[in-house]
Amino acid sequence: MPQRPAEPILHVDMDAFYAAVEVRRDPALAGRPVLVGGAGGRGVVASASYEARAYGITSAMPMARALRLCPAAVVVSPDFAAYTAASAALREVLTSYTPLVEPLALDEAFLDVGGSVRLFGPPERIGALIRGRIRAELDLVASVGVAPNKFLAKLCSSKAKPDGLLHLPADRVADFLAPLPVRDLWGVGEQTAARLERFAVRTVADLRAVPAGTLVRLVGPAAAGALTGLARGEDPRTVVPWEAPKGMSAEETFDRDVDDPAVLRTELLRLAERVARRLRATDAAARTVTLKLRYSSFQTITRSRTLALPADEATTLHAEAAALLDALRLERVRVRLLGLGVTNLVPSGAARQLSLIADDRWGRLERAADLARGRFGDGAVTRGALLDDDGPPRTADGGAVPEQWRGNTKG
DNA sequence: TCTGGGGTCCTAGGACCC
DNA sequence: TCTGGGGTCCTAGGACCC
Repeated sequence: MPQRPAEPILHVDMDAFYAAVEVRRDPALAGRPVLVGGAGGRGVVASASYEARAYGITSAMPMARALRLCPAAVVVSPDFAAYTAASAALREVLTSYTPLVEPLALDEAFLDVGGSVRLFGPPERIGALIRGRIRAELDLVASVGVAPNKFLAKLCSSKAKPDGLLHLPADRVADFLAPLPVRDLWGVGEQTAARLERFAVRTVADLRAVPAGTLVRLVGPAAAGALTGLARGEDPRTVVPWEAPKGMSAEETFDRDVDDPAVLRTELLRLAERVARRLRATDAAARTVTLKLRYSSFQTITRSRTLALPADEATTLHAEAAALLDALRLERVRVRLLGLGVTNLVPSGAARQLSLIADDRWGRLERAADLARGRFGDGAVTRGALLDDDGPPRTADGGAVPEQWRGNTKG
């Protein structure tokens, strides 16, 4: 048995993933600046091809600004079904080398290949094999980091981009990290970097010299502990293939701010439907419901309530969120974003067995609607209150009665 | 340059219990 | 009558990640 390699962790990260999937679909886009994102007035860039990045465009940049930087860019609306399919194909490739694959997002994953070297060779060779297969079988490009732990592997893949592989041997970790900006450390974002900058802490070497007590005062105990380890290249996190989600949410930024409480209430029902369907699809139920609002000022608030019994029906989620909304007593306040989230998730099978979920008619009704949508498509069942056309109560009163459910003709 | 949507984790205060 | 400390849960907000 070969011993476990010193650098068993791989981070595989697709290059410009959404944009690359769009180029693959439409080869006429090849070589052009491509932006994937919301084309509406309030959209941001979700993914930019490297041709677009040459103009200074980065992801999360407002689309309007990106187009000022590069007016010739092609803007494509996101197609998450296509990205999810490509992600599944990626997963197939990765799991053929080890079952220890931990997806971080649709386009990136950690692998622990410590047990795979006898079959496939050393980790850097596995990284090269993976890159080759992604190019050959998916017609996409990935960069790979190979390192002793997750943090370093991810750092290496980012330094290898685009279309590269970087292997960091354990004995070169300290020298590799020392000159890097603190912003390269996992968990150091804009705010933390600015705070450290005020103490002239700019590089990892600078950070190593900060006394422990000072660091705790600057960033809090948890972050201080993590940063101290990361600055030395230490990261105790293991590769975990699957973990149950801890929360779910749906939110919407309106094209124009909304100040009509009735409209907000109706939108809340739409969001509750989305969240409840996902809960049931994953056999989960939630105890805590969180309402989120962002005002025109961009100030963002949340209000939450924890239920005695877990719920997985839109009717319950909506009732709770609407009560939280009512309690805000908004009077002609302009709302930019509305969101509904759930946390405190429990497996609904176990909960139902313990009668922790009331098996009421709403739950039965919504699960029946799930079945109908499964057989006849998403449009098969829609709430009366959410119909745009003839539907009666486009009112907001989600206290809908069962008769308000109606099949439409699309099924 | 007016800033998406989906997540995770941490902090801090108060309630409550032992 | 006044005073403890620890643990857990809830709520609100914020930083950070892709």
